[in-house]
Amino acid sequence: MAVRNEEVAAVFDEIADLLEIRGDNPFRVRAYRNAARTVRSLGREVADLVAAGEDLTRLPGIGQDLAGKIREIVTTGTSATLEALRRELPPGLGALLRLPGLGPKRVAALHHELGIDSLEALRRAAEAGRLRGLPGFGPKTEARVLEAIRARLDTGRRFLLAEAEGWAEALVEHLRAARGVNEIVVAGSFRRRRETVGDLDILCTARDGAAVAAHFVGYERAAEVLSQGTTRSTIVLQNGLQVDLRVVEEGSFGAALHYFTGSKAHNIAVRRMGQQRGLKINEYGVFRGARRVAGSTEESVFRAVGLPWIPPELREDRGEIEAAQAGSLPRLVRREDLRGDLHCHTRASDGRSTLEEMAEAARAAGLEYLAFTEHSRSLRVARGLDAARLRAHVEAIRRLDERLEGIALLAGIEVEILEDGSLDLPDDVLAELDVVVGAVHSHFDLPRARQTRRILRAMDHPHFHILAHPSGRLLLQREPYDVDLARVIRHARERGCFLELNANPDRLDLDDVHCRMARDEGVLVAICSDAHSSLGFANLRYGVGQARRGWLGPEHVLNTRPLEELRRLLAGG
DNA sequence: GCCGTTTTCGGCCCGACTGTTTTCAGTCG
Repeated sequence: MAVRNEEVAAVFDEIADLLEIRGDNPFRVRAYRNAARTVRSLGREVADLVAAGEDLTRLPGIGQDLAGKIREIVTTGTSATLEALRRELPPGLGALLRLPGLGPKRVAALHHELGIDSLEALRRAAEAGRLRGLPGFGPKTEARVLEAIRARLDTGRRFLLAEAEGWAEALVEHLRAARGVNEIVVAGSFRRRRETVGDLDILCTARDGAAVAAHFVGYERAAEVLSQGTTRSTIVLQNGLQVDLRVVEEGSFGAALHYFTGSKAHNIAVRRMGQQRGLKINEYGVFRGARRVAGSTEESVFRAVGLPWIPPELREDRGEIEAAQAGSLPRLVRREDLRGDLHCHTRASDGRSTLEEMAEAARAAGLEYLAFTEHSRSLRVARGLDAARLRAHVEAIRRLDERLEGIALLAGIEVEILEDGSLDLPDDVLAELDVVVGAVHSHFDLPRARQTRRILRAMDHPHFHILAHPSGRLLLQREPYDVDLARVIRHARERGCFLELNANPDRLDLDDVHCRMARDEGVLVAICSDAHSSLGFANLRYGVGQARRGWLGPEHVLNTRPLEELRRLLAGG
């Protein structure tokens, strides 16, 4: 059975954890973490590269040694290096690293001095007051560790972008009331529009950092203050979301914004470029010796290392720096490039608004066309439509379309892809529709080969247009079903059909890596709201963020096309 | 362990805050 990228990356991460606890060369540790990141964002199965005999050392951060280990992991499922480390150190130690306040040195001390090898053993030792005697530990560290274990508050917990956005907006509002504050920007993974965020990084410019910090930690919905300083403070909100505030003076704004936007890997790459030019880059600016030569704007920081400004969504060290150097950064799709939406629901199935309310909301959102795509008969919980109800609904859509100005209404369906890959409605009724969106809502646990075959067969149907939420995942709730998306994407190209990027913030499916794969394969992506009420079109912006992370320009997106061109594309022209 | 417009060896991003210290290590981002 083929070994997945995630499994290869997990082996490298575990090696890195254990090496770190053992006190190994930190740069060696970083090499393993970089390799894990490279494999995760590869966009192709590394097992396929190995099978094709490709040269893995061409991948960034992969040299002879790690290439050999990748081949080993793909073949055997593990690595002799990892197995040796596991014999030396208990594998449960890795989990301890992810507790706040515990790093490799302290975890090593816990293991060597107290024989601790798991969260449970750590909890018992902390409750018995045995931590505070260790070098580097005191009563505060002990208490913090205990609380984190009890609250299961490991630092790995993440939040949906949309949830974080609500809290961020409220906090920005709170900070505006602080005296002497000028700029306020939410940076970090939030600004890079990652689908989930681990914390919020808020950047302010102000003269008096201490005063802003004092105002910040006094936020009424703060549950805890972790630190408070003149330039940096940290609180934990009532929902468990951690927020870091940084305060700098205006001349440092661009450098600080660049630095706090990240990603870490992108920043390291940019700082190295600075180093090569004899520059030091930190959050206060770009320095030649003691003299600041840039830093008031992000553009000035990039310019100092010979690069054009790079959009935040691309800053993952996945080739954006090379593209910027070559002058080939993509022009990324924007919300206003979307001319239509091809997936939404009304009260006819499981939506909460009427046809008319949805059409008017879409028009108000600046859309030129909207396809109604109710669920089909097999999806009972959503009151899916059979052929007769669908025909009546199509009639209603056509009538409203004649009556309503300023937006074109299309008749469609979100048809169930059944277990065998057939579609849930007869061909003749599908033939009457403008758009057929196919979706998997059942039998999530089929083995990979069958799940893939099922979806490929559905795409072979002559009336099939768009594959909805292609992986079926629900962020932080449900894993994707096991499907070979690379094959699905190649098949979409051969069949002339399209993949959806579902903009619901619980889905954001396709993910960024597969958006980029679709782009590289020449398959257009449809950014759709899947709105279930007239408020749902606001979600399109999350889809656009994900598309930008996947390097999509307007030319890579189906629903940036004018209606006539869309109709031609749907007709296979 | 990776990598190369100073290099195949000797580098590898940089600073803030806390707790436990008595001048700084560890952690974090």
